[in-house]
Amino acid sequence: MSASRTRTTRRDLTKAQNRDTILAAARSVFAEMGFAAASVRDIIRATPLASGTFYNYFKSKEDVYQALRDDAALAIRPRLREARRQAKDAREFLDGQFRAFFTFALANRGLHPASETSRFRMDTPEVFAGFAELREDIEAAVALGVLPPVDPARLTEALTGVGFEVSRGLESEADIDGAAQFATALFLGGMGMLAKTPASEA
Amino acid sequence: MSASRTRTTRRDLTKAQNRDTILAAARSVFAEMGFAAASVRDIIRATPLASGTFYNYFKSKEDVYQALRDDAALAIRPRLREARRQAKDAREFLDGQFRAFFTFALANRGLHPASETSRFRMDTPEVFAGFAELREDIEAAVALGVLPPVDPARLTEALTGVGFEVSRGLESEADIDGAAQFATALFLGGMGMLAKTPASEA
Amino acid sequence: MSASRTRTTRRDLTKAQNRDTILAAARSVFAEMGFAAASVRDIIRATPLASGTFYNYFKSKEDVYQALRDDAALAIRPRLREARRQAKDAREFLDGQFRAFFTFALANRGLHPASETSRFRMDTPEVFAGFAELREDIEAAVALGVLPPVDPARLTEALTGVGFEVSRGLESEADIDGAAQFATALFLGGMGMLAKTPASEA
Amino acid sequence: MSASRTRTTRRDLTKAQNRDTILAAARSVFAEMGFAAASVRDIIRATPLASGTFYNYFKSKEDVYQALRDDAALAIRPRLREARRQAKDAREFLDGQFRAFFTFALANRGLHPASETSRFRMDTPEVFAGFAELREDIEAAVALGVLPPVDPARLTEALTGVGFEVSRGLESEADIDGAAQFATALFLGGMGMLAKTPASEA
DNA sequence: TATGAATGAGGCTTCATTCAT
DNA sequence: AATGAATGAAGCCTCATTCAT
Repeated sequence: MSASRTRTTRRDLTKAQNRDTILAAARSVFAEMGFAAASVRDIIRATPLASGTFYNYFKSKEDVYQALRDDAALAIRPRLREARRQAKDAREFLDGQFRAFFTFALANRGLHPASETSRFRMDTPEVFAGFAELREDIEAAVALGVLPPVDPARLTEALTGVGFEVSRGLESEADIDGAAQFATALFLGGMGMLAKTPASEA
Repeated sequence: MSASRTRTTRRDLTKAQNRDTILAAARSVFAEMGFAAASVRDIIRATPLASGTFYNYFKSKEDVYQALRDDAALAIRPRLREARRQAKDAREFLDGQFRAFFTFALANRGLHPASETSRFRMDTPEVFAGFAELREDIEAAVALGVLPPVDPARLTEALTGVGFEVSRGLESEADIDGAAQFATALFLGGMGMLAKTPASEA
Repeated sequence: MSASRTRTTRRDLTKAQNRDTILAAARSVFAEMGFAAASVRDIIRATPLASGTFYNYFKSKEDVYQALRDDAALAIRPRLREARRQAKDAREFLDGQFRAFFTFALANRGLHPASETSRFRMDTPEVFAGFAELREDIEAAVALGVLPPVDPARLTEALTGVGFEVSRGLESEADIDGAAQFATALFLGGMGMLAKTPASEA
Repeated sequence: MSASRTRTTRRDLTKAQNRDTILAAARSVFAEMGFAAASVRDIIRATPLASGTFYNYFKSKEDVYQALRDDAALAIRPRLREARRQAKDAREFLDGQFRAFFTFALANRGLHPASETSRFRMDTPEVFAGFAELREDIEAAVALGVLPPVDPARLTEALTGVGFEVSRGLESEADIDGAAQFATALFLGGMGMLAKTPASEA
């Protein structure tokens, strides 16, 4: 039967390849129609695989999405960490973070459709750990005097918010420089001001 | 029909009342199970109305959600506008904006379940217009010298990002003061720094 | 569209009619392929109704089956009860029960396929209540002296077992008489013997 | 391959062992979730074997079930036969049959979950042959005068029905005695009565 | 023979939506 | 305008089974 030949072709894909195939399909489906509108079916259809195969690798749409986010979080974290490690002063700290984040965000456009970019986020342990890590490093930097004394929780929120929102406006790699400088200057000046007007005085 | 008498009770609800009934139900359903998981059925079930009635007022789940967002955008915009109008300097401008936004955000908690708060946003013309309005006012404020010369698009993004992200961390009204002061100081100092290192130099 | 005309036809069926349509289809599907092999799909397919309509009336295959059994139990119980009420002695009691049961069983052939007849039973509260009722009446009959003193629980089991198993061999109404006489004589003589050799002597 | 060594462990199981492994797993799965709800997957999962291996031994769930029933039928038949052979009169005949059957039934509890015990039966050639054998022996016993002249087909049905139904009520070995005496007395007396009122008179 | 990933049919169920009343 | 039963597409997922290794 002709079917047997086709089947063979698919079998040739290794397990890891199939998982990647699904992840890639999911990424593009989410990008095209958004997470909420996408269905497992849509993802499978964007794949040469059979419907049942999806369930050999993921439990649900949420599960693939999580894997995608975790992959992203796993990929960006070392870069952010590295940037923080090399920073010798506040400017380098901030500039390194934003530059790394913007570069990554631009490269990973497509996890969300334009209308939804960064408007939907699913926090997974990995993503959450990424934020926690940033916050801890901020605390350490404040303790070391690399950063002026500011509330680490709020600063993390502010950095995150600016990072995500400004990254949405990026159009090409050429924009990264300006965006990083903008955000860096904003926080550099901002932290200076915050250091002078501690919450306790308010 | 003997049933007509019972039905009268429901008929008593005016058109506007039915619309509000559905909106309220949708708000609470979205809050309880999240936008993605919620269905039109769920919304109807949270209502004394019949399924068909839903379609007299809204076209789909997205449609109600949009109406909800627009109502919110419509409600917050005058407050933000008013705060901007009364501002005599940059500090008042910023503090007014953040205070108004945080107050509103806290009061409108519940459009999303805790796990999803502000993680999903659907931009509607109304919401979009709100951002545009803010940006225009920033441009005007820069022109008038109320704000230092900064890129209005980026500043809008940064304000939005900080506004949304910090608002997520608010737990009670008591937090609003500190959060507003933090954000205000951040941007006050930040803009000062930005004014000294204009994008053109980069 | 031609579709609208067809739809109208289906709408004409009243709620009760649809329920009955489904029950009838389920009965014949279970009869043809057995409960285990039958699927909700099979039942729907044996119907002019849409798949979703099934779920307006029943929750699952088990649910329809239960309804079928309950209908049967509900239908047979009054007849058995009536037969017990009219019995003036043990022979009438037994003969009445078996005759009513065999008549009913023959008429309700088809709830199971031949290969499975009476080999699969799903006890529902109704069915269970039917057995309990029989047992209580046996206790009462023993107390009144209509039946000799025998263990009511075991007698109920034995009657049930003989009733079901013998009913499986019935081929036509003409067999009912002989089967009822056989079973009646068996228990009449059996109870006489049991009365003489109570369990306590064993 | 490095995997081959691990595999060896499984390979050590002989063909017969694998078959038994599957049968045992099937027995416990059927007991836990019932025949209808159980799937081949469930059976495999209760095994250290791979899914494909199942098909080296059985064709389907029905097939294993049949094997289980046949094993049971094969196991019980010699005991029933032996009991019949040793019987010198009707009482011994009946008592031997019931005692053997109840003992076996109690020991083999677990082919079905409590809620389904003996409520589902699948007749296989082996099981069927068992009934036929009983009937033939009854005919022979009637011919020899060991049993009074009764319709062998009906008597077989009645014995079977009482056997199965009463066995369902057994809770421990201690119950076997009483149950066997009850059933024996029932049929002893019953056959006496039947002998006096032959079907021909009816 | 044993393995277990891949397959895709098909089961179950919910859903948005229609439309006769 | 309101109702709610009917619809059937379509979602989710499991299953039996195959077959390359």
